[in-house]
Amino acid sequence: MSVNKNISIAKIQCKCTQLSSLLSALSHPQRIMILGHLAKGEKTVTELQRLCKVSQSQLSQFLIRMKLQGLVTCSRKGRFQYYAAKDKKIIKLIEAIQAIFC
Amino acid sequence: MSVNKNISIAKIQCKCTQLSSLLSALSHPQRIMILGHLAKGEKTVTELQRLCKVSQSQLSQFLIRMKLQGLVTCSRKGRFQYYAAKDKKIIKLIEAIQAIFC
DNA sequence: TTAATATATTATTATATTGTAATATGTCAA
DNA sequence: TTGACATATTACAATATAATAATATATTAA
Repeated sequence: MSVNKNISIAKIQCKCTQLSSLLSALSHPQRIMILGHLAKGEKTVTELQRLCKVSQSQLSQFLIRMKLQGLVTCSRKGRFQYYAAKDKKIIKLIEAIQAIFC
Repeated sequence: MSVNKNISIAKIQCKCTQLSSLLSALSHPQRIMILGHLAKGEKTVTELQRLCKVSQSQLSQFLIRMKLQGLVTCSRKGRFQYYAAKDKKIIKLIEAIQAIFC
């Protein structure tokens, strides 16, 4: 009983830690914008650069960070790197945020 | 036309900036947990301290930060300070996050 | 192979956030 | 008014993040 309660508290805390790093990875104006675009379909780094008006270096760093955090995936096709929202959950998240606040 | 487009891009960027500070204010395991509890109803600082296992000082700082960011409100009743989720939007946000990831 | 394009990496400085301890303030009951 | 409880503030060291410039790596076309 007390043990189960502790386990469930541990689980909740663990979830909150995961969630907070996920939200941190999204907590930047440009990264929100980037994910907003990727939620509509995959884009190359160059396309994102045009859409988001951000320096090449920073864009690359943002994308890599979001990839490490599990927000996006990428796959190279020829000389372009295509980035996309990682999965349905991520798309739902950004859409929910937009639906609530925009 | 080009003017309108620029205005709308400016609006989107502005929204993204607001959103990112809102998400930053939520981007901490304890703050997510705190808001999760507050979404179910107002609580005193002492109650939150028991629920979230966080030091008094840090809890106070977290709450004040979330208040400044517009995530929560507070009202003193006697010697207790009651905190609550600020509005429907905030409750929807935390509930959406929980629904998607928990 | 070379030039051009696309993307990633590194290094660095500036700024922000976290955690903690110590102290201060506000409110009530006795 | 004093003591006890509830909450806020301040100060500080440690760590994380942001922005920028410079350089490196990959891929393709010629």
